[in-house]
Amino acid sequence: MTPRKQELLDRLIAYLIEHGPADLSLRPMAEAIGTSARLLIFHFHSKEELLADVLGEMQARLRRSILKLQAGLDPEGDTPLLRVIWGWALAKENFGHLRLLYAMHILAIQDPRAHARYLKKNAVDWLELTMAALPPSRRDPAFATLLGAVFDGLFIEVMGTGNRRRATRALDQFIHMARQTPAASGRKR
Amino acid sequence: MTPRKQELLDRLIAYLIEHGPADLSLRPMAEAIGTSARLLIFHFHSKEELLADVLGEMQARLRRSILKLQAGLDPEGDTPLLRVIWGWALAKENFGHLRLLYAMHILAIQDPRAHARYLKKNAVDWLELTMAALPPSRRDPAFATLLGAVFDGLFIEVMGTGNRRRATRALDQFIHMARQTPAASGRKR
DNA sequence: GGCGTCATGTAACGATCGTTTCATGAAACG
DNA sequence: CGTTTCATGAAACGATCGTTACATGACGCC
Repeated sequence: MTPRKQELLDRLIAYLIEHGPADLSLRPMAEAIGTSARLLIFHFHSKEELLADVLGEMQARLRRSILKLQAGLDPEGDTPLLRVIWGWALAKENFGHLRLLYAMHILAIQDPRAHARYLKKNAVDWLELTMAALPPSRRDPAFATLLGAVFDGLFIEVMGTGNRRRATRALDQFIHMARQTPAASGRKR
Repeated sequence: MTPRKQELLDRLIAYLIEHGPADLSLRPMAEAIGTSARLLIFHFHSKEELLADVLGEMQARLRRSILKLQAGLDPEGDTPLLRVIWGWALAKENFGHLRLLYAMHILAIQDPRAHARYLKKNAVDWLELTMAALPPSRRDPAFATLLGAVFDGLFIEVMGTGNRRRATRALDQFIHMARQTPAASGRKR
């Protein structure tokens, strides 16, 4: 990864966050970030590889952000990590980043054959990360899946409606429910 | 809506369900359903209008299916509507339909200005439908939002990973949690 | 039996797509 | 200084896009 390529990558991500993945034609992208389609192909070899690089870099950044939030979590406070991440996700400077990631994820799902490896790795990664963040009494794949789904679903709701308040209330209600229900119905299946 | 147009619409939906919204170019679509791009434009006036018609028809069908499930729900049984809809959504003959709807919804989100009216109407419709299906003690926008988000998030998880079993366990766990937590934390905010 | 409306085929338009070819400037290195 | 490597520009390639112009059947109506 040459410095020039890294710089182009940074600018590409900023552009895509602002414009969304609707128009990812090389020429408009290139012009917007002050270069040319010729250069994008030169540095990334193909459009597909370019998008893969963008996706990879964005996920790496997201992961770093999440780990930072986790590390900075007050161990005495009663604000769960899920709630902290939610606040982070709704912040202006992060919302676009996450929105683009969700959009590209859904787009990848449309072509399962082309992106099968990415989808699998991504899913496993997040499940493991979620599991690791859970207290041992709750460390159950189904519950971890539920956590992720609640987050995903509510974020998509906010993307579609913009109604942050109602989604946040829904999340708080979920957290309340989770606290009232001690463990996975008492027995492991 | 002429009969010919309706027939084309049916075939379009079947085609899109099978092929996903990845390639919605007129010519391949037209050829696959035994017509021509010329005819699609003739009947639907433009590609944009065609997609809007497809989306509208698919949503109408989904709504009819949901209402039918709701009507056929055993009032004495303890299987909640959410669980019944989940089973319906995972059935082979319905999964593709729902997957396409989710994909097109996410695509619409990318262009909020172009699809603002649709997004708003859709969100309101589903919230109202969910609220109406809820027992009065639970008829709270936040809880209805949470229900929708859990469903959306788990369905997207299944689309991405194919792991129906884990997602279904997660849903069951959610239902269990909801039953253990009587009302919206006891007080309205 | 003329006549308008619906349906359809052929062919083309201009635009844009990802990518390639060819050429050159700049800069680093021996 | 010569050579090699990196970076870039201009222009074009063939393909495909949504859409349109034009012509032609098919068919019901008066």
